[in-house]
Amino acid sequence: MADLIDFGGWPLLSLLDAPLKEKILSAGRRLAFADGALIHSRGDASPGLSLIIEGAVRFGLIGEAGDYIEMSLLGAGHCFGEATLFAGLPRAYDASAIGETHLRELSPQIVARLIDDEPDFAHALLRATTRRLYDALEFSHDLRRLPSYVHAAKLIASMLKSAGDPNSVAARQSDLADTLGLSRVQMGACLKRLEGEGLIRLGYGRIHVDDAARLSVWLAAHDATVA
Amino acid sequence: MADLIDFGGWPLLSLLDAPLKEKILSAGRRLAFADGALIHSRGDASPGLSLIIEGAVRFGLIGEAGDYIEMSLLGAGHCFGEATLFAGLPRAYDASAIGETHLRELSPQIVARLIDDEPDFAHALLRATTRRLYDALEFSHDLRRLPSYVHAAKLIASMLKSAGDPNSVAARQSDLADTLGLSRVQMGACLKRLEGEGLIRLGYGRIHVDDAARLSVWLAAHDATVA
DNA sequence: GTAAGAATGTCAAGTATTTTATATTTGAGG
DNA sequence: CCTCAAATATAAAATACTTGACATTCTTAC
Repeated sequence: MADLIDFGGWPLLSLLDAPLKEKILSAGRRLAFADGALIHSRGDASPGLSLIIEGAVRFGLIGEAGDYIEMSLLGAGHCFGEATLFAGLPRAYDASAIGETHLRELSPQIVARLIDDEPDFAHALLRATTRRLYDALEFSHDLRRLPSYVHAAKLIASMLKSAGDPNSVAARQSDLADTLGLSRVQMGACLKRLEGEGLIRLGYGRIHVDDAARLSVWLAAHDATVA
Repeated sequence: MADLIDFGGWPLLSLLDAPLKEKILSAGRRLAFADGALIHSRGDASPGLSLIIEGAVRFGLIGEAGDYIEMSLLGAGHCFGEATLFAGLPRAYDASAIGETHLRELSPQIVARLIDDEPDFAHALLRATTRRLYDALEFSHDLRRLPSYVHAAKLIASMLKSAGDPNSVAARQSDLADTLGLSRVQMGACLKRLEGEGLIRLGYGRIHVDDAARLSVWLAAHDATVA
């Protein structure tokens, strides 16, 4: 599953220069979670800005019927919890650790002081948040606009960009289905279709992309380039 | 249509105190657009932060087949164009004026200086952007999770909160359909169903909600509270 | 008041997607 | 190398949604 991590966006920590990054990290409270551990639940009210030092965090919600919808996956360098701070809203999603995960948590007071004292921090936060907003809007636009098999192709292309292996993506069909809000059956049908077009090859827990450039061209022809 | 404006979120200008607001507005270039005039198109690259002084702006995209998808409507006090500044991305949507619309446009240099000099401005921008991100994520979550008639009810409830009239919402069924990405026929069916449940009454270019509290209770029972 | 345009109501056919169920394939561990 | 659990493949019925067409109702302007 490591390949799903980080897809899209810019990690906050990568936007900070070394001294500032050091200052910010040292101001945070250390937290550690084991693989799969719950970090917070939807509705929790405790505010704070969390920075992912190591590992990754999965955000999603479990519906009444036990169905899971995944909203995003963030890897090392990313932050989360801005809404609890700046918008005063409760946690919107369940968050759980993927792999051994280490966080630094900044209190609202500390964040407020950092913003006042360090314009670069405010600027980096704005860049990260804005980029995420843009991605979220594009995602929901795609959700309505694109046929599901094109959307699936776009997801694969996007995961490929942040994958370790440049020629395949490690994900189960059910993971992809959760990410796009489709049923596993429908995702299977989409992937079969893409395989039929020669864009991908299906494996067990893995999608192979032999010719990433060809996939990009195909996506562009279907009005769905990957940012 | 005025009722659709502003629904959700916090206008940036409402988060600033008077002197700061004055300083920011005076730094901007004045722009005026007639009703329906195009402000920018998807793909435009010119960066700038726009503040809506008067009127409103509609964001959306026209598909190849001439179908319109509406992404959002922002009224006076809101800002847009953050992505062109902070994320360096091109305009994602077509924007056009609703009614006689006046803007102030801030250049990237001016915004950068304001962020450095005025922590309150950075803070307000973060609040507004974060809130918008939260709303966008919730919207796309709802899009996948909720049956369309519940989503329609949620939209109506949300519009009701920012409507002039506390007991009705001025919008055509086709506007609601565009907002939720449904066909007019399907939206009609959803509304009929809600009318059957006694939650709303249908009018000509208007939806009546006699008992807003009852609508809220019904929404909560369907796992869809309005923030 | 009436005509014209705008918005809604309704129907039918076609497509997309979900749900449920069962069968098959794959990889990992003993 | 064999078994078991996980993942994928496939099929059928049911539901949701779209498209296109046409009828009806409502509002506004004259």
